[in-house]
Amino acid sequence: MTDIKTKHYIDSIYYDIELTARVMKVLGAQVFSKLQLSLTPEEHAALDTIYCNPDICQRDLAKLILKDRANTGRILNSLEEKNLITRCVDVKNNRLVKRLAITVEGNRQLEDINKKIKDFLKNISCKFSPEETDRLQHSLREFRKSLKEFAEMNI
Amino acid sequence: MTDIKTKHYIDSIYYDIELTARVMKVLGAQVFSKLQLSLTPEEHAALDTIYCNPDICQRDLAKLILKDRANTGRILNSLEEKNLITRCVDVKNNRLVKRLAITVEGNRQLEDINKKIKDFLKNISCKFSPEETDRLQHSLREFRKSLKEFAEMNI
DNA sequence: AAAAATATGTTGCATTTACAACAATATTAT
DNA sequence: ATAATATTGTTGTAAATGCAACATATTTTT
Repeated sequence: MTDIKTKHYIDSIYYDIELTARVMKVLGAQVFSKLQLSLTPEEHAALDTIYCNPDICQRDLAKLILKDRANTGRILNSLEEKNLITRCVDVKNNRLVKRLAITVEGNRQLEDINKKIKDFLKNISCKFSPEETDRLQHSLREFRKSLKEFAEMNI
Repeated sequence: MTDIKTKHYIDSIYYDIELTARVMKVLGAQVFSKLQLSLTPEEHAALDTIYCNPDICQRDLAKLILKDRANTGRILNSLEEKNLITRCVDVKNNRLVKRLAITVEGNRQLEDINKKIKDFLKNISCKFSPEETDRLQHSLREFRKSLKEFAEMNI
């Protein structure tokens, strides 16, 4: 059997990133399930991002939460049905957009959820220090920057 | 509007890892599409992992390629239909398992694909040096290790 | 010895997600 | 001015994925 002188899938950085993303996703789902939160992780990500970017339009939100427009629209349908956000038709660059705003109830629930998550994580001793986490985050951003050159990401 | 003194979704390491995974996945799909390879990225990951772990059983493969058993079984159906692998019923710890083996044709196609990928990546100047990549990989593994303590991953 | 739990793989179903096409509108090019 | 292109959001459809249940067989418990 001839040897293939290439890094194999399992040994690649691709694999480590996917695996880490997977672990974090499972972990996040476990936290949301254990705390019996009223939102899915996706809904929370959308709501939290709207909170940080008031009056953002749907397409820009889609780019931020890493979903396509269709998917984002459906997540927003759910948040709207729960009366946590409102969609307000407006004009941006002379184009019709739907600007997103959090309702009073949405704000209340978001603060409640974020507090619960914060408290929960506080009680977990993570061997990874905040400084190490910062370094890893920075490294990931640099890595992405080096990739973006030859990848056309169009969301 | 009261301020929530928590890292928000967009600022979290969770987000950076998800985003990086997303970018890599899109990039991988683009490479596979541009090179017109005969396998999907998932099929390639499975085949390459079987190559590295001869006679692995389905469940162990599932853990390695980060899919559940059902999904893994379906990917293997496809590889088997293309005559790239064989499934051989065997006994491991007194239990029936299906051991996976690559066919001659599977070996040929895998080498061909891996060579094409290697050549393609060689011609891309990545600002991230191999040393930096190694450091990032190591860091990700440490990070995962620190998470694994309070996450029950059961695949 | 019988019952309960475990391991492995498959099937069915529901959910998530993406992609393509469309609608409506505005901008740009010819 | 008309046509082509671009922007934003929605709908429809297909694919990927996971989860629960099942089948089969084995080990462990009682």
